[in-house]
Amino acid sequence: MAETRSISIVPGRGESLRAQIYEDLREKLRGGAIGPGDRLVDVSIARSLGVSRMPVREALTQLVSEGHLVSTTRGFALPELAPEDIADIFEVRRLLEPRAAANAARDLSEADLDRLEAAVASAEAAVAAGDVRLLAEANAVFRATWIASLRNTRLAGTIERFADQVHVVRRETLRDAGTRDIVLEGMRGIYAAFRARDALAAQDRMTRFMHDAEQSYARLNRGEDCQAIGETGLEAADG
Amino acid sequence: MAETRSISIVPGRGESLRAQIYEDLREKLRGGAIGPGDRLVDVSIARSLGVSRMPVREALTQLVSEGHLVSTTRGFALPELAPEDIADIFEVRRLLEPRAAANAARDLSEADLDRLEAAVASAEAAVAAGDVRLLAEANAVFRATWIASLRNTRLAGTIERFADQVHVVRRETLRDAGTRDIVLEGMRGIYAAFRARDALAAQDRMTRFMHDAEQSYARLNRGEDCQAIGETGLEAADG
DNA sequence: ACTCCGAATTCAGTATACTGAATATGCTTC
DNA sequence: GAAGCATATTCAGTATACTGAATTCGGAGT
Repeated sequence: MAETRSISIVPGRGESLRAQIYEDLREKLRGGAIGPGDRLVDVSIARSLGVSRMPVREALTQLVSEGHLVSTTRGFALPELAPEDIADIFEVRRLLEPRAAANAARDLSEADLDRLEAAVASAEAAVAAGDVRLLAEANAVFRATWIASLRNTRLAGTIERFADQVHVVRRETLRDAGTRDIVLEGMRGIYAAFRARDALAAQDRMTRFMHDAEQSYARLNRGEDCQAIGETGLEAADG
Repeated sequence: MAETRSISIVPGRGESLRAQIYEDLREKLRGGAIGPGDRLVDVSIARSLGVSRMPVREALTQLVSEGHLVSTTRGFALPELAPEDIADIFEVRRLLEPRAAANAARDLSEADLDRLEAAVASAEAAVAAGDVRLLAEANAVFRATWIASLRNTRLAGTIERFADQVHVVRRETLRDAGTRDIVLEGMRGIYAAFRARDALAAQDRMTRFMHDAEQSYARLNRGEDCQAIGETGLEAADG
């Protein structure tokens, strides 16, 4: 687990070690390479990278301050998000992303639009094949592309931060066929608005998508909750 | 300058040194104790606090990652915000704060409302007396109070972060009498909406306030720009 | 087997030391 | 006194070492 062996981490590579390690870990988090049970230990990562603890530690603490990790007494780990946490994150995203999508309809380059088109096609293939991982990846490319096109880098960074915080949830909900349809339909609609350079349509479509995505999560989570309550009930009977 | 001598920084005080130093510096930044010309040097701060460089350095790098400082080759300093940066920050704030204010109208306790009332009174006195510093402080208390009442801590944290990033600008614009009136009028209106528990009014009033505040900045900044351009023009004639 | 307790282990936090790049300073030269 | 150059200084970044608290583990007692 957490096998962090990137040969590309070198001292003199322009960026600081800390920045390289940060990007490396961010990438792993995004890609789901760090599971909920994993423990990230600075000294282990440092050894596997051939550097000292300090730059690793600084990258980890930055990830903590951004909400991507939590510091436990036994290494760094993914934060456990309660339903209220998810709701809070979605509230911020609902406020930011529709307007950001409207901006993107203006800011996206033709090359970006082509990339988005390819991502939509990839997502369609993934849904047809029932390939969850491919859909997740296509969705990630789609998001990364339109967000990267934003001229307001602070807005872009904030959106990325909060979106990445719930990426575990996203991957989880994608196991549900209904959610997959919502995601694909959302990508299609948002792409169409982008291609048409229709800022208002992009905003409206993104608003709807955010709503649907949260509903989808809430529905699945309620189901899990009932299960969890049932199990807890049994366990409680033991104690 | 940057005399960072807080006797309260002690190792065993529950929180980590890093967290204490971070809060200490955050407070100083908010209060304007760190000027645009100052250089924060980890080893100096560490010596004055009687701790090692590491916790200081971690606090500083966290402030950098949050946009409150920039790391230069000669110490850490306040970032120089171009007009586009200010515009970007205001765009995010415009998206978040009106809705947050609406939430606050619901979440604020009676004690909070009393505190807000006192802050408004203090602001009125400050404007009457032309006391810029007092007005800035009353405004800061007002903001801190309603933001702290938010149940969505991520929303609150994000708002605080971006608002603090332009605090230098705020203090600057408060030197203008027109801006002072706008701020006071905004505080009065928003307070009234809060007290009435009128979420919609709070949202609308905050929307207007954000707009007015940005316009106020833009107006003053345009004036400075013209001056700056004029000066640059002369200098350019020399070279 | 089961609990209780203490030693060993783990790992974040902190301290100290080293390095190199960027800047500043002073000297030389004309 | 101005320009060019070498040296000194400063400071972030990184490396290594120490510390203490939390957890795990093994053995004694029942």
